[in-house]
Amino acid sequence: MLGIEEHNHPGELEPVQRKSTAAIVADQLRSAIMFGSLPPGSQMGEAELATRLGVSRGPLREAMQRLVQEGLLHSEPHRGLFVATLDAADVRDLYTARLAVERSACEQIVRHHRVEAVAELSAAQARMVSAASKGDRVELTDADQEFHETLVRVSRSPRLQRMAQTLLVEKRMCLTALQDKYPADKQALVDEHRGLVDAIEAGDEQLLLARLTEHMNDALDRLNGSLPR
Amino acid sequence: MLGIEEHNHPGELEPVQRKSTAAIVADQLRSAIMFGSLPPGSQMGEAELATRLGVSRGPLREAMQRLVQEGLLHSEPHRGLFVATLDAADVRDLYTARLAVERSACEQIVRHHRVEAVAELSAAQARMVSAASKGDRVELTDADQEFHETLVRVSRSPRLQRMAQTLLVEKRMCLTALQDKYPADKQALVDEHRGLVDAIEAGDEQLLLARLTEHMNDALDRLNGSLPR
DNA sequence: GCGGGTAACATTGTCAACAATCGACCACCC
DNA sequence: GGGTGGTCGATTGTTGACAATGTTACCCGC
Repeated sequence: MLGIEEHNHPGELEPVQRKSTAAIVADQLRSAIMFGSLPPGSQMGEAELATRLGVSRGPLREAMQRLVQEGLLHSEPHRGLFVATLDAADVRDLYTARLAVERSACEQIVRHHRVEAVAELSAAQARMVSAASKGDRVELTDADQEFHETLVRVSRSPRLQRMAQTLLVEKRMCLTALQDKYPADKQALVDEHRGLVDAIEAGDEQLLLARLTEHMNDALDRLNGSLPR
Repeated sequence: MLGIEEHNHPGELEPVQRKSTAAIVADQLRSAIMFGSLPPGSQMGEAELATRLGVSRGPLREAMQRLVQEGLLHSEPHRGLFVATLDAADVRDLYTARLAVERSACEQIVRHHRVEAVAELSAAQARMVSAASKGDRVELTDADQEFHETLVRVSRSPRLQRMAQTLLVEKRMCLTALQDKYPADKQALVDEHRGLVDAIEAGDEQLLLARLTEHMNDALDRLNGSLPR
């Protein structure tokens, strides 16, 4: 769900994936921030959080340092840690950064992983169609997120993947905060993703990059329409 | 030096930048990794490191979690933390990621911050010229790094900046590991950077992106020439 | 009302001890 | 003899309590 787990064939036995508690706690906090359980700007009392998560302060602090590094929390020494707040400038920045990463991922895909990408992305896109037809907004957002996670994953670039994960969490956080006002022309959203898959399948790099840029601009406009300024 | 500090005009008084000890320790470790004091693959005994840095294990562990998140360390639970090792695939990946980030930074610069960028980048480029004429390889590498830090900084994108910082540390780590074998056609290196500044000054986005891509490819070739495979 | 001082509060940093896990080494049994 | 299983030492992971430090809010004199 969070993009780190691999897609394993069942039955294959691989080295069991063991995470440190700090990593688990970090994942939990990321989810909580993503889905708004920890609203932007809110302070994280570490004593309270520690008891609520059932761990002691040590691992919790380690986890929070990770999120600080990711930019999801910001620390004011001797005052506390706060969930990052996104203003309009941040949202713009977020989308230029996303464009930078996903554009590069697209190039890698078209050049080296086309067939695999089409297969996996089509599946994700199908989920979007199904969610849109059901009118389930949350599932549509999930599928959207999964689509972009997949896009970066099949580029087979660990660094792009790492960078994208943070950006997608921020994007989701943003969407969660605005989910009421988010108008969401569902059909347009689905179509845009379909267009991306088609361009990959056609192997047309220029078209793909143009559509991706367009997609990001549209998404940014949709968000900005909901923002105060 | 490490890219987070702002370039403040002297006399401007801003909120003092106070760092938590974890942040300081993280910076120290980053430098140590960058310059090879902690060679790739080496294990970090936390007891020893803690005493050597004069802090207790708590903040040290927090700092190391940050570096894990950055990908500079990788953790094997109950076994220890190890400095990441870069193979040929990693170096390739590193440069595609750098290209993604710096390309985007260049676009922002040409569109919004041209004059400022030319001023700051020219200064950095001048340092490269001076270092090259002196034949000082370390200073040349420093100036090179500063150039690219500046490039991303003047793009005024916090996220691009954050992503670039990690990538530049890895690049520097890579250069340090190979510094003996690195042939380094100094003149070509200097010329390429000059070409970037010129393209920015001319406002020619196409030319700039082409030159940046070329620059990355050249750098990658220089590195790959030194690598076993 | 305003500035300075003070005291309570919260958070951070530190420490020492305990539990869990791993790698190595060695005795043991088939 | 080769493999099995167990013990030992070392290191990591975790915990709770304590000290240090900065911040906030309040009170007082002017």
